[in-house]
Amino acid sequence: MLVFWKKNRAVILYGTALAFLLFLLKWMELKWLLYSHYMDMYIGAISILFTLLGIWLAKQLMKPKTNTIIVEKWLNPTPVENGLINESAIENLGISAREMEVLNLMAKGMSNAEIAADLYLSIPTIKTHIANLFFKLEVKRRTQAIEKAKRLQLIV
Amino acid sequence: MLVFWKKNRAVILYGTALAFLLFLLKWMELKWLLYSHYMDMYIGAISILFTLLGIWLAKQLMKPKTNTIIVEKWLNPTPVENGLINESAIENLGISAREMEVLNLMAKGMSNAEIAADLYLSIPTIKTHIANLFFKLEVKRRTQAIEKAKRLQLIV
DNA sequence: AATAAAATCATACTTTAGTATGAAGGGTTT
DNA sequence: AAACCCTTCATACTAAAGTATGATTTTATT
Repeated sequence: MLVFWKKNRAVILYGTALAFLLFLLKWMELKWLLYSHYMDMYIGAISILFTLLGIWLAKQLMKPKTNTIIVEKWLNPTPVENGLINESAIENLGISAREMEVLNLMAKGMSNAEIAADLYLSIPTIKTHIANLFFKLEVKRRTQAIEKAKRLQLIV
Repeated sequence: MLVFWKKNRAVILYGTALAFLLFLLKWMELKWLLYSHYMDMYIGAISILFTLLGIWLAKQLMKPKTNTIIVEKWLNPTPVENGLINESAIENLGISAREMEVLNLMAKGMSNAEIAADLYLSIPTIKTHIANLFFKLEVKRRTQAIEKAKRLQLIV
C-alpha cells in the first residue's frame, strides 16, 4: 500500500485536486452563472487555478534538469627518484640511521609531532635527533638542513 | 536586445501565450455562449489549456539541479624541460612575482627575519606573503611549501 | 664486564613560525 | 567611480620549532 502510494502519489494527488477543482467549478458556476457579467472573473479564476495546477503537476512529474559540473582535481605525483644517494657523505658526517629516517621525513614537510607519530617516538626524541642533525650539518633551521642535505645528496 | 530576449524569454513567451489564449477564450465565449449547455466543454477546454500552460511555464522557470562531481585526476609529469621552471603552473596557482621571491629565499633555508632583511621589507609583510603562499600551495608549513614547490617545479 | 655510542625521554625555556584581522596605498580593469 | 588585486605594514595571539641539560636504556665493541 505504501509502495503504491509512493509510486502514484502525483497521480492520486492530481486526481484528488482535479475532483476538488471540478466541484469548486460547479459551485462557482451555479453561483456566478446568474450574474453573467462575472464571466470574465470566473474565467480568470479558472485560468489561474489551472495554471497553478499545471505548474504543480510539472514539478511532480518532471525529472529535474541536471547540470553536471565536473570539477577536476589534479593530483601531483612524486616524481620518480633517480638520484643516487651519497652514502659516503652520510658516513663522513657521522649521521646515524635513525637520524636519516628523521631527516627524510623532515624533508617531506612533516612536523616534529608527525614524525614522532610516524616513528612511534616522543616529540622530545625527535627534537634531539633534529638538534644532532643540525649540529652535524652545521645548520640552524630545518629548512637549511633540508637544503643542505639535498645539495650534499644525502637525500633525494 | 539579444540579452534582453535571453533574460526575459520565458516572461515574453508567457505574455504572448496569455494574450493569445485570452483572445481564443473571448472567441470561444462568443461562439459558445449561445449554447449554454456547452458550458462544461468550455470550462474543460480552459482547464486543459491552462494546465498545459502551467506545465510549459514550469518547464521554463524550473531551476536546473546542479550536480557537482569531483573527478580526481593524476597530472602526468608535465613534459617540462629538465631543470626549467614551470611558469604556467605558477600562473595557474596565481602566485605573484613577490611571492615567488619570498618562496625562493624560503627554499634556501632563510628565516622570515632574513628574508625581510634581504628584500628590505618588514617581518609581518613576509608573513603575509608566506601565508598567501601556503594557501595557494595548499600547505601548512614552509617545509611542505618548499617540497611542493620543487615537485611542481615552481622553483629549482 | 666495562666502555662507548646510539637511542630514548624529560623538563624548562627561548625563539621562530604561523594565524587572524584590519588598514592603507598603488595599479588595473570594468 | 567602483571593484579588484597586489603590496605593504601592524597588532595580538597561538602553535611549533629549537636550545640546553640531564637521565636511562640498548647495542655493539673492546
